Amino acid sequence: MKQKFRSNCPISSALDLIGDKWSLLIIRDMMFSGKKTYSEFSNSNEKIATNILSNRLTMLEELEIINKGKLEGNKKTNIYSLTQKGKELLPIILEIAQWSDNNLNDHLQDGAKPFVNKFKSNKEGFIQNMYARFEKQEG
Amino acid sequence: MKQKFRSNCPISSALDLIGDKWSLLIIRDMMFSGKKTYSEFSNSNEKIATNILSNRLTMLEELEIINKGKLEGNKKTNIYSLTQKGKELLPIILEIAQWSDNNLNDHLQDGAKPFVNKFKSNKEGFIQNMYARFEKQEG
DNA sequence: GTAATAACTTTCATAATGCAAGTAAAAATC
DNA sequence: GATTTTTACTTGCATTATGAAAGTTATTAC
Repeated sequence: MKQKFRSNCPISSALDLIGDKWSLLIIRDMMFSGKKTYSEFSNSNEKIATNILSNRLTMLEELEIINKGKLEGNKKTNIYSLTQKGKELLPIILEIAQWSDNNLNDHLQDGAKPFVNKFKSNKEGFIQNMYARFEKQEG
Repeated sequence: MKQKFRSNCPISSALDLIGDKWSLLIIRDMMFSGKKTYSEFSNSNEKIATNILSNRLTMLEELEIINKGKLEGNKKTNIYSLTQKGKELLPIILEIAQWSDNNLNDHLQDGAKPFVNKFKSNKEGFIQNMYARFEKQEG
């Protein structure tokens, strides 16, 4: 696992790992759309290129942000799941969404509002709910 | 103007704007180190290249995340400051720092802990304090 | 007047991304 | 059992972004 950290700063170190335009979108799709296979990720709204998707899945697995597994009786489809490290990206993603909701009104259509409204009034409750749901999905 | 946004998603839209390895570090330095000039940003721990710094300052200004101004009697030094839109990136940055604190223990030395400890127990209070401090700086 | 400083810009090499097409194994269909 | 489809990639190549270093211009300090 070759990790090139620019400094000892916790902010720059996180950006060294997930500071790109695609990694958090894969995590988003796992969290909120229940996506777990390569082809599901490949069909995202933002049209990620397959080589980039492949590269990011490999990196996220190396970083232990996601796991790669199989289902019994299926040797073909890879099932990706969030590790604890990956699940804990949720608060970051929610803050990003809320910032956009507050500051990108010129661009975001009303379709984006309902998502943010789900947690805006009770963020901590929403997070705990999501964590519980993550557990259920595994069990 | 080039197509800036990949989709209507608030998460991907934010990443379209600040989803790179440098933008948030400039904001970090403005928030926590009181940096406000080109040369101050240029001296960061992470050694940003001057062409990238120039590019990011221009972009952040175009996005109205920062303002560019001068001090009276000085035609040379540019003074950069955070807009409201920029200040509101604080919660994102704090969540990123906390994620690193929780999940990058192998890499982060103890030097990174004190920063996170400042807000870990009372994040909302810390944020409000910082917002108040931002106001004071503007005078 | 000369030197130093601040804020860039330019050049060029390297790395990352994007697009299209191709591949291989497994699974589904006929 | 053979053929088609699906899944998960890989490869090649053009474009774009980044990184390192040196150069430029205006301003300020000495």
